[in-house]
Amino acid sequence: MSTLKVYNTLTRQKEEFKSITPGLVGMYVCGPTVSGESHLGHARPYITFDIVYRYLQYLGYKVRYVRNITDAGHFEEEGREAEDKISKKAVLEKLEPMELVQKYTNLFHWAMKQFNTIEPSIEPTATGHIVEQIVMIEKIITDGYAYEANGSVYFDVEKYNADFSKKGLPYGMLSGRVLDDQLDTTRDLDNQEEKRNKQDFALWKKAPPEHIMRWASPWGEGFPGWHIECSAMSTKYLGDQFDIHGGGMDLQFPHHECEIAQSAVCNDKLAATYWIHNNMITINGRKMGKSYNNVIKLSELFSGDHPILEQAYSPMTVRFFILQTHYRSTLDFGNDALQASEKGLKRLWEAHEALQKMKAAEDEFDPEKIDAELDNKVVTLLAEFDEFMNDDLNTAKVLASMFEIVPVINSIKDKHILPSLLSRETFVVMQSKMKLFVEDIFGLKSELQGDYTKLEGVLQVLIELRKQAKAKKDYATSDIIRKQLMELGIALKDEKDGNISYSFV
RNA sequence: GGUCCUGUGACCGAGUGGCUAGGUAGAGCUCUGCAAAAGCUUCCACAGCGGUUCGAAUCCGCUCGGGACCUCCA
Repeated sequence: MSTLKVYNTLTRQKEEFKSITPGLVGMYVCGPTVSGESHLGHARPYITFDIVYRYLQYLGYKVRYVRNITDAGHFEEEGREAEDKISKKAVLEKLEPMELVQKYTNLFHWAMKQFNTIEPSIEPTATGHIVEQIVMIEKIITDGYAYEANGSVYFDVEKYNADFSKKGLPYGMLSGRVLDDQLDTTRDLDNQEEKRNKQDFALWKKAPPEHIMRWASPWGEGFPGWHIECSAMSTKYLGDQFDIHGGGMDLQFPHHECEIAQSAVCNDKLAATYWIHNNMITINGRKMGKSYNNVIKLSELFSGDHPILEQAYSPMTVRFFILQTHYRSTLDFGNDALQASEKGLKRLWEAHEALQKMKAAEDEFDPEKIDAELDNKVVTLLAEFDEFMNDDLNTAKVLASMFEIVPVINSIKDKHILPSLLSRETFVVMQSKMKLFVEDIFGLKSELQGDYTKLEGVLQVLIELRKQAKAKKDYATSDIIRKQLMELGIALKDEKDGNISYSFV
């Protein structure tokens, strides 16, 4: 069996995945900043790494998956009003900062549940780890790689780079940036005069009087810088060195680069072995993001309540949409594309459900009747599930293979072909493997909510009435039943054997 | 300006130098009381120009276009 290969941003190539401790994997993924509602772009990393999490478990690893909640309010360096993002919005909305944080955390959790993502093993908050962050900053100062200025603390990038380049941990190793190239590219930023060099970044920020979120520290009242929380929490829960660090590509620099530097000073190690980054979701070819003013919030997506949305799109449609593209490619949002996904998902899901309902009774199979070509084809397609996932988690290719199996399933269901064209073993493997990949690894699920037993009973009554009408060639009655149910979103289908099935549209 | 990515058919997209990606949409056929679904068949591609090669969507160069990061950002 082939082994998992993942693209490591650090080395710019696909590498065989080997965990530091056999059988165990530590994975840290940068979580949301809960100062606002999550949008479609945010869905991508969490769904991507949900797949990574599920797949690693399928491979037999015990995974500790840590995903933080950034609720401490990162300092906004850009712009005139140097105010904390969270405190700023809190004033606008007349809410307590923590009330706001709670609201958006709840919304985030709600959205993640809609997407059927598995909760991380640990979901630490930045505000819950102020002490750890302060300890880390103190260590960096003691070692001489940070300095205090006017109640704030900055990381000395130049000094770090000079010393740690020798250890193979230069600043810029992840993003491929060379420090010297950047000297004249940084714009004027707030409190620039406090820094020794423009590229230095804040570890601790002095809180201005209007800033509500503040904590006591050795340097006065303030709040942590933007990058230190991830270093502090990943170290605390995953150790000095862990296996996978994930996040969006836009976090590569400066966020992850700074994490590497901070952890290198404190732990004398490269924080993570594999750095995995998902690409962006775009809209009209442009990255979806606050700064571009082109976001579609998840709640809007699910309700269809947004000017550019032609309809609502269900969480599973969105999940499927994301899985149809390789995680390192950009994915362009559009109504056409989402509608295509919606239909594709329906086709896949219905075939999958039909397959699971089939019984592999012994007497349906006969070694004499096997169509070797078809059997081989199915066996190959099923083997490709693992092969493609092992090749840097190529969910798009796995889906393509699944869609090649769909006609086989439907043909058996509609009795175009006999199940006995496949060997019993192939049939059974097909059933279990489709279930495993569709549900357990890709995390797709039925979107029907609640208890449908009573409705199903009612439907059976109507179906029976329609059958009787059809038998009497009373097509007026049979058509009315079908038409009115259709208006309710229930499609009746006359099967070949005279039975009538239904599906929810 | 610096660093990097990218340009595939109506739309979204996969593609390791030679083999049908796949989904959706379109066309035809089969099944069917009609329909839906399904099955079968089918149309529409690799931005442009040059080069390497027996052979390039895939490698190299140039041109044009799009984008990301360099600043909070998934």
